Amino acid sequence: MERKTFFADIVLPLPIPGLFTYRVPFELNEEVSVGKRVVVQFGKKKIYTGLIFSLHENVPLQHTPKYILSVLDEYPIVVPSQFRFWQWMSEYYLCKMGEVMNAAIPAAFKLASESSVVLHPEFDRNFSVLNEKEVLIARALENNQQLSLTEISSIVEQKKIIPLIQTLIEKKVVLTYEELHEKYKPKSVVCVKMSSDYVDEKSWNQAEKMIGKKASKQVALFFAYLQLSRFDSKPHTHITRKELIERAEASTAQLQQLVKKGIFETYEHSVSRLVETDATETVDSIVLSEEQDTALQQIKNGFSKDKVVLLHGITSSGKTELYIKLIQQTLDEGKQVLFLLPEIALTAQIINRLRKYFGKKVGVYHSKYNRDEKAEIWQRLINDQYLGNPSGYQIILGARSSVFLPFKNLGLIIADEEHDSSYKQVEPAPRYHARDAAVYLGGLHQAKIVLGSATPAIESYFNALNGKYALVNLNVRYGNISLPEIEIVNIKDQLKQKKMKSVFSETLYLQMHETLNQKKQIILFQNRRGFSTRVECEDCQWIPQCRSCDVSMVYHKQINLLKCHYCGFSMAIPDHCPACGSTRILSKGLGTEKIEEETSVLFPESSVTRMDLDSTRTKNAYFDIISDFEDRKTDVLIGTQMVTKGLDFDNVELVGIINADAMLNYPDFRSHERAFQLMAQVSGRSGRRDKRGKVIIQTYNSNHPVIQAVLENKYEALCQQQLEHRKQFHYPPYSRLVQITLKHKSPETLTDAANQLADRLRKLFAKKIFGPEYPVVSRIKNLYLKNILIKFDRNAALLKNKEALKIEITAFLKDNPAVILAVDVDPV
DNA sequence: AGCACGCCGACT
DNA sequence: GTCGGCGTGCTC
Repeated sequence: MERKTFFADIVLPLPIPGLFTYRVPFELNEEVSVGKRVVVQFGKKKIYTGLIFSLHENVPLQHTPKYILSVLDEYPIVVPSQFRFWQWMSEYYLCKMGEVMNAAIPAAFKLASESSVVLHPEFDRNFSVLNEKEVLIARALENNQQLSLTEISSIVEQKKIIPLIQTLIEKKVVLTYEELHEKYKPKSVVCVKMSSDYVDEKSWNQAEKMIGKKASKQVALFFAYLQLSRFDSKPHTHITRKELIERAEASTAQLQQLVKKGIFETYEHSVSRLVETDATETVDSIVLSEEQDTALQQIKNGFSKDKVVLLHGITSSGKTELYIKLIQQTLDEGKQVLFLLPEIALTAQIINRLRKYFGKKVGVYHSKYNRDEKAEIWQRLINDQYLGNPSGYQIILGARSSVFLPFKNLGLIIADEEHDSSYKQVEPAPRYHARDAAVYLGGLHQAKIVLGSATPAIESYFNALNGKYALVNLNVRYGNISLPEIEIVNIKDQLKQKKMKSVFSETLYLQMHETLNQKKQIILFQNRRGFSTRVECEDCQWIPQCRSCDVSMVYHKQINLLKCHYCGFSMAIPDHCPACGSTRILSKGLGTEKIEEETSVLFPESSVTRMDLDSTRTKNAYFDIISDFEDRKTDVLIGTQMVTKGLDFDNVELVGIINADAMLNYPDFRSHERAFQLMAQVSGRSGRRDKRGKVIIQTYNSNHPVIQAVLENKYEALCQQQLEHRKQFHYPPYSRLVQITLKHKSPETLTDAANQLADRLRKLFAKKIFGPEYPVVSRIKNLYLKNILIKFDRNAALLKNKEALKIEITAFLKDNPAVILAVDVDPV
């Protein structure tokens, strides 16, 4: 037989450009195929898990390639459509394939490697030829089978140990080897079964005799086993040790006795980490309102024209029912569904709602799931591709990273809350927008795409206006719940009339009182965490700054510290001003903590909870806060934008926006759009079936056009106004932005480098280049930052421009390797 | 990203 | 004189 020599182009999970060519050893010729993981050595020390991107017979001329060490998979774990998606992403978002791979593959699929050292089998224990440090290592290895390089480094108390190890290898004292751990292991539980001798009923008497009458717990275990395995209404195929012991109220030791007597045997059984529930209702039982039905027809109409559908449905208009109908239809065609949501909106509420109709067909994929759970979902979808369809995840409900899953026959993608900026990954690369990536992914699979929102992103709405997307409006609240009544309160007037009760206007205060009296719930929204935004010296206006970032420290009362929201550094409040010695140091501005405190003081009877980044650090905190509020254990929920996202509570009657102005004054072209979205979304939380809700907005600028748009619920008007502004200043959707951020610890080096890059880019793109400029926060973690913004024309040849940009950046980095550079395409 | 190599300053 | 600091360049 002819022995062909193959080469494989491998993607490595590293932020370096390009693929790397390895040689396939003959003995692996049968095993290699595109999409399988391989183990390769890269550089002198490191071993990585790579992915076969392509196989060919072209002999590399530049280097002699290294060999692939082993193939890890029986079946590819990445399928060709995914590679095409990755390639698009790396081109569009100007990042490396390895970075895409890192974002895409669950961490559990990557192997960890660390070099270890063991005693050489031929070592003669002649310590006299060794120096002090060498003796230390050899002695340590006599006690431990193996030591990692880091462990050795700590034993000899020095960092540079490679030469040391090398002489030890030469003296035949030690050997090194690469230890690889497979990180993902199927979860297994210990199960119990009857030994083969006792499976037959006739032998049970014999077993009872063996146990003896005195060992009553052992008898109990025996009968509990029979019950679980045969006589229960739903007999178990596998009986876990845990449930058997629980049923018999016995101990592990007592069970061990039975194993010893040869009656029971234990074995390992691998189980799924994922929760499974059955559907309890059918989709047919959902009756759509007339408006919903019309919208559904319009959506299908849009699909028939091969258009992405933008579903603009106000809060509580019943978008989810439409989604469920569309999902069912897709399943009927034998295709898969991807349902995207922003991470924070992926609550039990929506998960349960889908599971109610689709049961086990729903797979959930987001960051709260741990490494192994993610790997399991991926593995199951892969199994579907190669082993028919035994697992049956047909609907994936997930956050942005679920666009990377190995779909087969994807028929529908829904991106709900499509305006939400957390669809955009900021750090690290790939800085992708999951909504936009989903649109590309949909095209790849010829899947239908629905983008849904009560407040669509301006970019999406623009696409709908110019006919690129099909627009479907759903502007009646489901079950005829009326829209909340919105009232604007001017804080300036209230202050003049001395009507402010701490942070609350009289109007809000009275309304809160009434709402609480009626046993209804309140949501208060303030987009600032912490207690006060800053502390300030009354006499000299000194404000404490972070030592490593260019921002003011924020006072957190609960921990009684000043905290930096950029690097996390915290410090005590000085008792006197370091600038002038004054002791009059006061807090200014207000955050969620302060509002929480004031509410408790003014409404001592009520129970108050705060929900922000600080109060939801622990794993279940977010879930607990939500479920307590749902169960009406809390009366007032105070929070940052977290409270605006995708939650439905049916007892909330009042929503208070404590200070609308902070949102409006961000120096960002999207600040008005975002302020509107936040206010409209949080307002939508108010009012349910029985009563019209109320929203009170406190502001210093009651005539601000955004506030007026919220008041009159005029999304279209706001959009027009924003589009006008964007056109004038050449912002998206009239241009496409690429932002380049440069970082360096020295501001001088940074400025030089930034100017140099900007000059280079101006030669290419002339007037499309803006900056370099310091961003609002010009230093983070002791690195200075500067931004260069590129505004490409909307219709320009984008890929060609990006290619030119990439070449320029690469050249720049060659000359300025110390500068850290990040490229952000379509920054949000 | 990691890591080796190379060149400088501060110690045994 | 060596150790360890960091700038520089390469990895199939």
